[in-house]
Amino acid sequence: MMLKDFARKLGLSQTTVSRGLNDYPEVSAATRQRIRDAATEFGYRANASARRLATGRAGAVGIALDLNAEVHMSEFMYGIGKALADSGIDILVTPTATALDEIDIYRRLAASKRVDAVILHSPFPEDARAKLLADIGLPFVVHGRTQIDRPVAWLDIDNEGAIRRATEHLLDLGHRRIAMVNGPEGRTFAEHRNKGYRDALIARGVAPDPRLLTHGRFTDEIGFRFAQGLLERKARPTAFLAGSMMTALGVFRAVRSAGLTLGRDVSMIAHDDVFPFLNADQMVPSLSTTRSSMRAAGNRVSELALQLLAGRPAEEIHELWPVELVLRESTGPAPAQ
Amino acid sequence: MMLKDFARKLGLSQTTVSRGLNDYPEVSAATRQRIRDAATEFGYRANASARRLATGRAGAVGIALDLNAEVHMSEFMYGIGKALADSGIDILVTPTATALDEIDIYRRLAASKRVDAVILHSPFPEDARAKLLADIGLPFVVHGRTQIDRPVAWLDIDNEGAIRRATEHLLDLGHRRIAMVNGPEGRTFAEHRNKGYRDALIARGVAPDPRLLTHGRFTDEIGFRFAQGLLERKARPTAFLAGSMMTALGVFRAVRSAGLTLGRDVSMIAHDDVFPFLNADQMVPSLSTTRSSMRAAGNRVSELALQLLAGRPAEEIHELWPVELVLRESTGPAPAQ
DNA sequence: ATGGCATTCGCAAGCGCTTTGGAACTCGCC
DNA sequence: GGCGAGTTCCAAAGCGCTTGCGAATGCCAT
Repeated sequence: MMLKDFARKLGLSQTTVSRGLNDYPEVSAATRQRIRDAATEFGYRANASARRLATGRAGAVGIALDLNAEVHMSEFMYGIGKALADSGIDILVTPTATALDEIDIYRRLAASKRVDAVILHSPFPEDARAKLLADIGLPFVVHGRTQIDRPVAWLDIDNEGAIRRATEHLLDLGHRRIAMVNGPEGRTFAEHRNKGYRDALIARGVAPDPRLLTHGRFTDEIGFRFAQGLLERKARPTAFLAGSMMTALGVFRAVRSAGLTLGRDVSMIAHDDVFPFLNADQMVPSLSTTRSSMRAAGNRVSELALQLLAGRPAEEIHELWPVELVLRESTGPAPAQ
Repeated sequence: MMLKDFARKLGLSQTTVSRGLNDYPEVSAATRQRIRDAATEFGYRANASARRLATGRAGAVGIALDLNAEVHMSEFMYGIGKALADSGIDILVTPTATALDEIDIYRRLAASKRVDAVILHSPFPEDARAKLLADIGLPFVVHGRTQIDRPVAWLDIDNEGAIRRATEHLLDLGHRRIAMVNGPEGRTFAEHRNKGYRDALIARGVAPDPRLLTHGRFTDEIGFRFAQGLLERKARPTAFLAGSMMTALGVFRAVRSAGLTLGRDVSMIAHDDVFPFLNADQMVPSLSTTRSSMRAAGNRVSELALQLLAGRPAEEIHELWPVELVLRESTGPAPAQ
């Protein structure tokens, strides 16, 4: 059913019906309600393409599903969905393997006016994608932080502070050889974590040992390999920082297969994005974590995107979320040498 | 830039340019190429909304991101993306918490002509969502199987056969008390797995014990709880079937915390959807699995959706994929009583 | 009754593209 | 030289909605 038929059925003009549906003030409350009810009854909904063409708004935001971050993405996307769905905004997902692909994707999305805004995640400190988006004038919100020469709307968690605190805590427990399995090299959040880690060590007079630090995707395997290699050494680390639950799983496995006990011989603090399918609290021993909900972040990012579209200036849109440090059984005093 | 400007710049009419871009035969190859090149050079792309309105095609397929299956969804979606992106079809994702929500979502998508087709996953044997889609005439491809009174396009993996073979293998190894952590109750794939499990047991004269079977979401915790409960019993199971890598992790953990060794005291075969972040082959002991790539399935499903949209009848579109049984170290002969 | 002011409504012109019908123009060829 | 095939163009009609502007209506004060 189209607007014409629907309006006729109501005995109103297309104009009034359209206005009623779109909350124009010049439609009386009674008429608006009548239109609303009829729309529900007959299941009328404006044709999205026609509406988009007429308004010039795409009514959608885009997001690239990055292969390198995909474990996290379903949680993030789930978060995004809520706020946007309520506003009738669609989510356009495009899978991508590299940040380079993304540039092309955004170009296309912009040229064909498919989206009003995009959400950028896992940025680099100087992000070519962000630069492009600013250049072509496609509004965007970054989940993470990046530095370009124009104002950027972003929401990030305090990765640096989180890891600093986690490192400090391990130092307080007497650990001195603290290894870290960080995320993919070059991404801002990984750099921030490096900084938090280094700063905490240096502040206590512990020289950062490059052999105790690695970067990589958030997979079980990377955590395992790295930890296994280190645990074989005579001067093995007594504590690990894991960038994700996945790498934590790998480290955990390596600790066990070295015949060591987590929480006693080796401590670990992992970053927990709060997945429903893997619960740090339920592990044995339960895992100490720096915790921040990916879903909550997604949800908020989409709200910020909405604000950006509503005209709020990007320079006003900055949120830095604190990260909880949750101590559980996987952390304990450093074993006596 | 709009078609008008772009055509003028080329010294061609809008008609010819539009036809060139859309592969109409009456445009010479030379002109077509010239148009193509210029489009790339100037970054011209037809306004998606205008095009959709004019053609009546939405150029998008929808998919509901089900909270209950989300771990798997990012892999699946990544698979979907490839084929669709190449065809310039958008992917519209809507998060949802329940199958009921989905009904509403599809209604909306259909009424506003936002998508040409949808992809339905994790169906029930009699799926109200499928029925609705058939009723309102929105084409859809099911990942999984469902029975409604009209032809349905689907792609599924042979869950029943996979679990039957896995169960048979465990029986061959002498196991008699074989427990299974199945997926959410009621979903077709879970029912199929139940059937494969039961049939294999019964064929060997082993009476299925309902206490050895449970259903639930694919989380570590569910696997752990269930296995832990069973392993405390005197007549504990000697083997487990896990419906996913997540539940397998939980079972694994329970086995360990009961002081038992996987592959010796207790065997396990898990279903592996092939996540990049969790590798059955790399675990210690390595995990025997029934394996089928979620990503590959997603990729194929999107191809089938394209075929469906191209007019191929739904009754022709059925694919049942075999599932590999990969034996590794987590399976061994049943321990002597 | 009249005029004035809100409040409600409708007309019609777009939005940028696709697609049809018909005409024009260029070839090569009998 | 004229004919058919192959290209290109023009003009225009949608696609189904939004929205600027003007018209109608209702109500009250005069």
